[in-house]
Amino acid sequence: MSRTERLLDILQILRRHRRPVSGAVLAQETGVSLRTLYRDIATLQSMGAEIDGEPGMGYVLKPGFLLPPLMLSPTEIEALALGLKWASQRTDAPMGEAARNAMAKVGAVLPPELRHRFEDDALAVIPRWEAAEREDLPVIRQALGEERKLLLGYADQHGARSERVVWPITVGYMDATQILAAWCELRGDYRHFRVDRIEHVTLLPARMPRRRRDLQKEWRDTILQNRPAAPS
Amino acid sequence: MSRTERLLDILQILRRHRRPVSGAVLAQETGVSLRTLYRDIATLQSMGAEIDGEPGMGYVLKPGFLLPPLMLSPTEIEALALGLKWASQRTDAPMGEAARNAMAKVGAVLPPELRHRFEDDALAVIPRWEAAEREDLPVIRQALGEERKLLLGYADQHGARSERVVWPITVGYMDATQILAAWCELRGDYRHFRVDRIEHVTLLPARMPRRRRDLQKEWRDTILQNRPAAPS
DNA sequence: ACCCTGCTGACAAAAACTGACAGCAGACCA
DNA sequence: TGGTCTGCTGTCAGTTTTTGTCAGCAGGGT
Repeated sequence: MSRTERLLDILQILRRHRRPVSGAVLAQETGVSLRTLYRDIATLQSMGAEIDGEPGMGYVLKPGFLLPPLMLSPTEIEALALGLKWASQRTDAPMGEAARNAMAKVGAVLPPELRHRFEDDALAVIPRWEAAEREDLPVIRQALGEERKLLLGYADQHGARSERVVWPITVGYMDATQILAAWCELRGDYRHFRVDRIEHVTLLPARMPRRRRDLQKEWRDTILQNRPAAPS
Repeated sequence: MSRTERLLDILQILRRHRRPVSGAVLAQETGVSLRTLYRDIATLQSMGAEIDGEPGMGYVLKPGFLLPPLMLSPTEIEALALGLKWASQRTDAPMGEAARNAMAKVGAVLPPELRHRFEDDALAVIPRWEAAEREDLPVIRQALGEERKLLLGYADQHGARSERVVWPITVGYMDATQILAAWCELRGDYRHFRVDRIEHVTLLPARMPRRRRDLQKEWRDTILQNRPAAPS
């Protein structure tokens, strides 16, 4: 048995007992002397294990697990970061707190170039309405960025085709469906367009008469008010 | 410098170079002999580091990071699990794949009692429209489960109060706002209600005249069609 | 063939770990 | 107060592991 295995054994023994365990019992179960056991405890504590021990009482391990060394690819680290960011933004306070703690622990051991990647805002959990991915999306994104109108060729559920001049607000997801939320000049109201039903898209030279940020705010408000509103 | 630190150093040196690095350079930079360097490489490889080395060429590290031992609480592990599950269900295939790989790696090193917790289905990522958390949500959930109508006391954005009899469809999130999507008898249409503006909620004995699943499908369709529709 | 490099085994020297022993200290109880 | 149970630390000889030196094999490129 290597020392590393023995350290993990000690943690497992502590985890198994609900009451304090004396050093003597731990030493006997791991087959080492008491002096070595004390050294092992000190090593585990220096590795971050929260083990409490007081004279006449024995050792108690705060619940936890020592995750051994793992080799992770950059993308796996990004997935970890993204997932933890998502979890930390839940309104479920204990879980969110735990996610933030886990993020801090992982972040503390990363080298600078990976830590930068870990904390990169571009990795922030995108709001519910997330970036879609489609071939003409560069054009849509350009319009979003430059706050210019778009001419859409659109086919609705029944195959009815129409042309719309719209002011794009955001592109995102609902479930697995990608949609464009926009102000539609034809309808004089906010509308959602499934990206996969957009047949073609043309960037128009005309700029949107209102800031996209303001439109987005109003759009969100109207969604939450259950009723579309005309732009003021 | 402990051996563990030296192993991590080697990885960082390899990560810093874009071309192969010879064993001699690594040995010199870490201050050990070439023979020891070879042993260290063998150790890192046995720990999962993907280091390629060929005669006359030098060593190349495939991108990755050796996450050193971390002490995580059970809740932190759950947060990790939840976040990775969320990431693995994204439609972004490379990220999802990475999340699944990371999950497999973490799961492989967990002891049985924690692995069970890690893989617990109750930790499954709830779909986009997730369970909200509010005191009267048990009543709302009961109505959802039993497909019964709800009487809502609601205050809108301007503080205007109203009473609505609704057929609840789902409860979930948009951004950080929790909303109830429902068919509203008062308006004869689908409506969204911010949960935090619901002043009170009463479970009615009457059952919804249509299945919630059908309503949900139609509600989604109307959202994506950009136009509310009356129930048929 | 020569050069550069990775790789492995053997073995003595160096370093780290272990157990036995001694002594200090805290908590609890009679 | 004394006794018991327990955690803690230092010292040192014995044990184990790691390291460096040396030798030799092998692959790739010129």
